[in-house]
Amino acid sequence: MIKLYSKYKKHLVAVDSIIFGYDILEKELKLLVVKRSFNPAKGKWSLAGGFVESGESIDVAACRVLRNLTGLKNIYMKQLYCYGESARDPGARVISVAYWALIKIKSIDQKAAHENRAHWQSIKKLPKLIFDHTDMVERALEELRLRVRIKPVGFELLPEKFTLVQLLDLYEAIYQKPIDKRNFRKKILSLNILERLDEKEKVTSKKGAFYYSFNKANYKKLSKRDFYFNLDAG
Amino acid sequence: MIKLYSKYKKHLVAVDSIIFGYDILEKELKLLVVKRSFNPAKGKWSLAGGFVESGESIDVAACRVLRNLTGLKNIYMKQLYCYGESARDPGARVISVAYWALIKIKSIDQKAAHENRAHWQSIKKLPKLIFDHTDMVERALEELRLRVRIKPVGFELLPEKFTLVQLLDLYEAIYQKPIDKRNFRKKILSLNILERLDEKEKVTSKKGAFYYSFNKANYKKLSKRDFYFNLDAG
DNA sequence: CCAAAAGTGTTCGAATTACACCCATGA
DNA sequence: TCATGGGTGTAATTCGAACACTTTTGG
Repeated sequence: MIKLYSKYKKHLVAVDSIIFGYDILEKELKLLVVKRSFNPAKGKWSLAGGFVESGESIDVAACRVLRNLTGLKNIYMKQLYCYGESARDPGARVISVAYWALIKIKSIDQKAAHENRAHWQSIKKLPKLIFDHTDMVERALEELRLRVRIKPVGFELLPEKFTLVQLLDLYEAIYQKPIDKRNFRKKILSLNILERLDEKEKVTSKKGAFYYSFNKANYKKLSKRDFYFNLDAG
Repeated sequence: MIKLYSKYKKHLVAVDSIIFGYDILEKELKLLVVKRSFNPAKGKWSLAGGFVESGESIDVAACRVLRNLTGLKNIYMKQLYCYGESARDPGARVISVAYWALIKIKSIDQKAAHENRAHWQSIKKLPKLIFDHTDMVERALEELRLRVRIKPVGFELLPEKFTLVQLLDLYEAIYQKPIDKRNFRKKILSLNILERLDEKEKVTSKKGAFYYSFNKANYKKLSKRDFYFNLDAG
């Protein structure tokens, strides 16, 4: 058994994660990037990454890397793409599987993040990233924009309770363009997946805006029928 | 330089390809599968696959595997997903990057295919495939259905000249459901990416049906403007 | 009382759906 | 002449896009 496939070459396999967060005050989509602590490209900005260990599934590796950096588990995380150009990493031939994740900025473990030299950067002014990491971010952004339109994943970036204005701002930050307020509210409310709470957010306005929460149970029930989430926002 | 990353474990990396073809007479979408000639699972049905060699990019590896099996190059081929469960292959820990390809059945090199024990199977009655290959096919089918709706890739499965009836039949075979003939013709013709030839296909009917060809140049020109291919067929 | 943000409906045009008959021709 | 498959148009409905004023309340 151990001789099977023995004539074939093995490769280093890494995972790299595009970790999105949303700053609710600045109304900006952010990316978690780290300063590399080792060569090659030591001191340069890169995505959160790590190597896949023996006997470790790639999904688990990606979760491990995310957890080490942020202290978080059970996070919305999907595989994005496998990058396998032979010279993509100047240090060695490394095949990298990219993942993208959506997290709530406030929930991360500040200490772990700081120790790993992780920083949030606005996607509007990203620094240059090493290797093909900028390509990865672009692909992840496309995927996010596609995904957020057809699946209720935007909520992963917001607190448990949020106002419709905050949700709208999030979509505008993701698409980088203005969205009609009335049409947006009409659409999202008609889906019957939001629950209005008896509580208002009163910091940003005197009138106050109702908090809502995502009704995951109802979404699951609805999506078993012929219901489809579709937020054509602009 | 050669010592970088030296403490990390390496892995076997394979590529597996979901190769779709379309049988214009049977009006069926087909999958190219091969009988394994080596252990484990020798003699079982599997996807076309192979290992990534040193210094070979994964895209190149996938093309190589496809070329060896079918004699074809410059084929529509996209990465699908990277499968990295640690025990997915009982022979050894192998990480597999799946690709999906669209080819014209008639264009393949019969001799090469035969030597590699490759066979076309209707997607309506696929045999059991090894490992996680059935998952790969299902994912590829979803991707194909999504893709064929928003990009003009269906033509990759048809001969250079085809009738609108054949194109409709193809879409029905992909979606496995009937599509309204008039609406389909109206929609596809309104896109202005088909060119009607002065020639008819007269085998399947006495009246004959006009041949069309995909006008790739015009499609490229149009897609640079605000034009989007969208064939909401069903 | 007023500034500032939240909340609310309607109209118009475009796109999608449903649907049934005539045409051309070779046998 | 007739059986077979190719080709055509219109009406009804739905969906998305555009658009401006009223409400609430803390300072």
